Amino acid sequence: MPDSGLRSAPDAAPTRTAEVYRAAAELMVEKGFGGTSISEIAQAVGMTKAGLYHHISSKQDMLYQILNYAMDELERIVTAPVRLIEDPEERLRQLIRLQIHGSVRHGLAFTVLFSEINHLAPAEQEEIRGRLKENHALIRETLQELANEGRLRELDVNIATMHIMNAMTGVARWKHQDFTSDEEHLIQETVAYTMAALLKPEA
Amino acid sequence: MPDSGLRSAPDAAPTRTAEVYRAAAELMVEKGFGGTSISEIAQAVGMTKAGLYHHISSKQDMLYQILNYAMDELERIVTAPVRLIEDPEERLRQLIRLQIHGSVRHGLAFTVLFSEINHLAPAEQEEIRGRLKENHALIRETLQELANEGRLRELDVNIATMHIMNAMTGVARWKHQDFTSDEEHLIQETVAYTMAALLKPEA
DNA sequence: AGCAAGCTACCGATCGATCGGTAGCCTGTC
DNA sequence: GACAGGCTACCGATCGATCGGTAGCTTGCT
Repeated sequence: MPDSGLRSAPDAAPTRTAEVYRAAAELMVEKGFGGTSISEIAQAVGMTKAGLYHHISSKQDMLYQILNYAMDELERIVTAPVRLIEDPEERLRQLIRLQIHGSVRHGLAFTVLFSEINHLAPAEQEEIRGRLKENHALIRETLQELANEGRLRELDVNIATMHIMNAMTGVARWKHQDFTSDEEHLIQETVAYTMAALLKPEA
Repeated sequence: MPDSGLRSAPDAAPTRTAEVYRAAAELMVEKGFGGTSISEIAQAVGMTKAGLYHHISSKQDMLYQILNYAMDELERIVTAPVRLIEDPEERLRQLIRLQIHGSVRHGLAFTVLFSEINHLAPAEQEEIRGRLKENHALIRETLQELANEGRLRELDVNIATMHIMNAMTGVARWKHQDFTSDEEHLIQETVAYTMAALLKPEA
């Protein structure tokens, strides 16, 4: 198995292997892990099944790689930059903005993530779940900060965190729908909707 | 193929066929349509594969039946009662309340609905999509009413509708997670979160 | 020469689906 | 009240197709 092309140098030309993962992710998003066959994936990248196995070691491991790649990208594009923002409200706004933008523009593999985790081996499941919890923690801590400053409505921080995550992955899923015309409009509406749900109305 | 036991008399004892559909729905929620085999479903109800085919005509048709049943239940438990409420705000509160309650207590087959529609034949897809649109319309019209009365924040009604739907199906999915301790608390928080996102802060 | 990236050809297992057959229950007829 | 006929609800066995995966050969680039 060659270089995965996913965890490697940031701006390298897209490897064939990366194309494979990307095609696989796209198919799995709309047909599920169990509903997507290796042959289909091979066909999608113009290859035979055996040829595909030059790039992957197993179907399950491929899902694991995709999920890890998705988490890497999420950290690189969303989590890391957003951590540098001091104001918690602005941090949250940018988090939503960047994550939706990333889901629509880059591979939306983030979406498949949640629903297909259980097809992994238990150990790998736990690893991915751990990385997800880190992601939730960033949101939860930001909400806690807002609460400490008295800017947050009275609400259950854990449930609010789930609602925020759920809204973002939901938006990513709508991509295939008809009405998702203008990305910037969609982002602005989602940010406004979420902030209104969270913050105290300005006094 | 015998009586489905799903569309039949309201308070009849649960048919064997109904058990089959229910078990199938449960399995498909956590493993996807493609990831759930007929043998698994048969085993779940203590039957052989051949025996199962006495109750269903095909795997695809079974999904179609389940989806239609889910829509029936949604209309019976949520949509119909809620239409009778005059005040749009209260109507929306009850809609969220009833749908979450129904998802947690009754079969949560509603959830599988959205993500697995594309495994149906095109004609059946369109039928289910049509029924879903009716459901969206109820929410959208309610939002429009609130807007006309000047009680709604300035927002895109279509996007807000999707956010509301997404939040409810999201909550239904969390059932398997750890933290979903108290149903009533979860409902109240979700209602409050959603209403804060939608309504103008009281003057 | 060496190695990455393919290919053809094939494996055992499992898939969804169908076959003929049967145990048990109801119902009507004489 | 016995028994033929029909019906529901399953069974074991098996179908062709497809599944994930492998062995070994070829090809082209460096």
